[in-house]
Amino acid sequence: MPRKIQEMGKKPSDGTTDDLSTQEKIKEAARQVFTRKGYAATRTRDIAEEAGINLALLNYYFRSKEKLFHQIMLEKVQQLFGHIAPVVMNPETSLETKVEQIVSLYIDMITLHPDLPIFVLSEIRNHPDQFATTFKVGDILRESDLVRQLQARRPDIHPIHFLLNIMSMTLFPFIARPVFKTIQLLDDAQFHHLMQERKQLIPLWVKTILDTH
Amino acid sequence: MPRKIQEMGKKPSDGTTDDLSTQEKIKEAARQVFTRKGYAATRTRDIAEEAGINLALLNYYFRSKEKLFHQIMLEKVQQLFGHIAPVVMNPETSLETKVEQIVSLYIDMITLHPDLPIFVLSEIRNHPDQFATTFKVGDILRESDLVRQLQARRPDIHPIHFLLNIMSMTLFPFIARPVFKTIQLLDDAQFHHLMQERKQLIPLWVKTILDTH
DNA sequence: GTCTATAACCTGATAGAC
DNA sequence: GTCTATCAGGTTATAGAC
Repeated sequence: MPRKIQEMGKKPSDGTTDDLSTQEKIKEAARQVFTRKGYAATRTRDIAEEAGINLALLNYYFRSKEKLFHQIMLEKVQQLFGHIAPVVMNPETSLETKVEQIVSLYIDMITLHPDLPIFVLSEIRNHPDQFATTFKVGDILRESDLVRQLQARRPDIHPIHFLLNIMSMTLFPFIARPVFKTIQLLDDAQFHHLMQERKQLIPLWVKTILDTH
Repeated sequence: MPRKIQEMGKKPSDGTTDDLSTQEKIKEAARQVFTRKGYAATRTRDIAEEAGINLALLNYYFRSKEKLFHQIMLEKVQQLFGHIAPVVMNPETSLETKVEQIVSLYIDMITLHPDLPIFVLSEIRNHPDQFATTFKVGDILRESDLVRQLQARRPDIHPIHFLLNIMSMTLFPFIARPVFKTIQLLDDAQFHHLMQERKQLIPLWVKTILDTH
């Protein structure tokens, strides 16, 4: 009986229970360990153990630690930035609506994956070459509907200021959270409650500073 | 001739030119390499090379990579949080003045050490145990003058929200900077100019949102 | 104090049996 | 596809000469 070769990452998933294909088990373990500890501090043995499989299998499915990381990393970048792209580009919605959607989307997403921002941001710093994007994302963003709306509303202030404010107030709390935990300023429940409040507060504040002269 | 033992980190510095004691050369190299690459990605060889000394000397002066890191880390935490403590505690200044001072101080400091925030925040996440502070910094902050002023001004909103906003809008741009560089959205000159603008803008915005009902 | 040489260990990756 | 065993290279840390 000839061995069936899996073609192009397709997995023989039964689609029923929570036990995944070996390849997907490794990927899921890699997601967890990489995002928790970063590339350099992660050992392939950690991933293998977390996946409940043997170390050799990791190199069987993915050729190297670096290649596995690259797959996870692209996925995470997409997760962090890709999801808001449709919101930013949408010509149908008002500026206020966009802000509300971005903030709400991020807070919900990152509540589920709290390590995501610090992981992506610090790994991009460590491997900036990997993201020498062929198409200039900067240009796309500059021509986005959100930026156009910001410029129309406040021609006197660079739109990046407002982009930064929205991202800052939404993402930074998650980045600073380990500090708050360490100095015993906020426990998990308090933090979660705070972030839910910010879903309403940040859009309100952004609207306010847009109108400040 | 009996060997002179250096007591407690004292160095035989001549205090004249820019060539430092070996111990200080190692520490300075460690500061640079650790903050640039993080603990896990740093090899003691990198530090030795950067310091222009032999690898063995590192272990002669500091017992291990971890002990050296710990010294640098405490120093950096102090640098990032300690400098604004006097501002936060000062009972003589108004809320507005405090905000202006914090923002200005941070932007100037981190412009000189751009890697500082992402380094400290991500390493605290990776070694949270190291900072199980004996005295609860959270309590001290809660009783600070700044927090009292925030509570007095806006009893309806948790003061942490405003602390987060100030820190966010000031620090996050530095954390996100590698991304902006990668997607070619902002070059060095533009970024620097933007941050100088924010020295005035952020206090203005914070004042505005404090008055928003 | 500073160096060379090396010990002791760890990590990513592969060979080969099943 | 999955495992055990192991290699090759790198890393921290130390021993010992000067």
